[in-house]
Amino acid sequence: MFSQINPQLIRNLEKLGLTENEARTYVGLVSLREATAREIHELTNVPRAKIYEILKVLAKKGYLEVRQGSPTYFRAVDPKQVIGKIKDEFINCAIESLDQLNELSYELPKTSSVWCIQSDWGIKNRIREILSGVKEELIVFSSNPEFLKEFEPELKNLEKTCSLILIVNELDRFRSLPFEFRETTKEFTDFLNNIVIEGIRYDEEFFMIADGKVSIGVHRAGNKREAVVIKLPIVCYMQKMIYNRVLEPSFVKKER
Amino acid sequence: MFSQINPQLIRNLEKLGLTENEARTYVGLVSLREATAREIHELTNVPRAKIYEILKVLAKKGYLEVRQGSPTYFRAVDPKQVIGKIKDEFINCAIESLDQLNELSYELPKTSSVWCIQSDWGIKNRIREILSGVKEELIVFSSNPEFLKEFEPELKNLEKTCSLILIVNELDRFRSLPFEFRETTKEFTDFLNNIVIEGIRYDEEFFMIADGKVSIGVHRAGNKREAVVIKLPIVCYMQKMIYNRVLEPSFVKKER
DNA sequence: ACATCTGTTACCCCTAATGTAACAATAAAC
DNA sequence: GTTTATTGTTACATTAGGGGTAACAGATGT
Repeated sequence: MFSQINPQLIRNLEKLGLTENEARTYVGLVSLREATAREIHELTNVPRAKIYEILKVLAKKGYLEVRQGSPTYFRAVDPKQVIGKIKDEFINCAIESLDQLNELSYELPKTSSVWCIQSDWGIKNRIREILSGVKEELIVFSSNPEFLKEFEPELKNLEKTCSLILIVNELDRFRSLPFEFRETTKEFTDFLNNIVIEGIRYDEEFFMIADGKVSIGVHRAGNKREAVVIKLPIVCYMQKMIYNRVLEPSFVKKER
Repeated sequence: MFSQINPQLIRNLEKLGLTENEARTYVGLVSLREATAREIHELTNVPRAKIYEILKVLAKKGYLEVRQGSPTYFRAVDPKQVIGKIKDEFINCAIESLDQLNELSYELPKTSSVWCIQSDWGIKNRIREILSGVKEELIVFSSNPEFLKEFEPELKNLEKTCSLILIVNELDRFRSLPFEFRETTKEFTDFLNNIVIEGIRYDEEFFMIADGKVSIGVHRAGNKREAVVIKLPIVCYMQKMIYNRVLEPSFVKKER
């Protein structure tokens, strides 16, 4: 019978530190419960010549048990134990690393300047960091409900302690979120949607000014998302002025 | 200034999935807080030609932020965030793997037979598994207090629910443990300490029979520790007979 | 006596990671 | 404005680890 091996499982085990052949061998042995080298080889297609060395390594790591003989039989240790061990070792390693990194007398750098963030995770991470530092006033613009929704809890909290201004381009698309929004004019929306610099179109997805000191803008350039953090007070001041203009009565439609 | 980089930290970060150069670069940047490619290169000795590609990769992963310019500046993201992310991803991967392994209709194999365990961790793991299944009677022999101590909590529990017989070779060395021990004769100790098969000396460190059904013996062969699990009832019966003989009045010294 | 199977060894191949050297583009210095 | 140094890029050499194949001695079974 062809008990096909789940390739996703193999890739996961590789991420946990096993080689491909080690992963295939262990998975094969878990499937078979108890088997000879040949049986594992036939199920997993790991070259028979390689199996023996791999089985030795796995046995030495404690992932399987051995019954000597001709042929020698092998038995997989309960995955819960094996994965648990791998996890524990990894966590210890992570904790140790963090301690050592912190020993480098690291402080959150408070350099007033401009930074560009290229990863989605990094962007959201930084937004949360900024949100956690807001004291008095937060101005947020968003053209993407899904993106904004990610920060719903943080924003809900800030609503209580500071002046929170949420600006969106289309009220309808944000109905599902429990906030009071202000809508920009089509004029402004079109302006944001058609920023083209050197042939590349920039879609502004999100923008935020915290206490008039820190701003972060998230946009798509081509098909990559990118964020720019600006901590220069002057720039933030200017940005705030622009958004204030957007909020002028003649420029804004209040919720109907 | 020669802020020497902690090689242990680099190795740890490698275990967390970074390459050596990625690790050096990130650590360098954490040390410098904010730096150009050249500065990182000078601190870490990562070839300058390589730095740029590596910095791109790290930025894409969200581990650092970028300020474009000439030269371009880089800034490390807080290690707590970075390590935290790596950890989360790993844990998710571990959980997923475990689920998938369990889907292979795996059951704890209850094969009556003989297995050999080569890793310390695997040995202790298996002993715990056996201890957790004891119903009525447990016979334990140990010549190594440290090793026995590892199972103190489990044994203390079993003491209440079943007949627990602990045999040691030298009472004095086990005084620190809160159990009532029986001591074997010197005759028997000598016998255990001088088992030589094909030039290799076997030191029996630990032995255990659970409910007369499962036995596990831990010994040192050469300088490697090894354990043998035997689930054949007949063998266990014989082993039990031997240990019972060791406990006969004429053969045993009761605690003085 | 023969065929089969087990466990081992010796190779080759490929890829990822690293290291080195050289070069164009840019910025700085004179 | 010309020269010099720096930045960022590209191409190539080297290495180590993992993977695949072939062949073999020894054990097992018919």
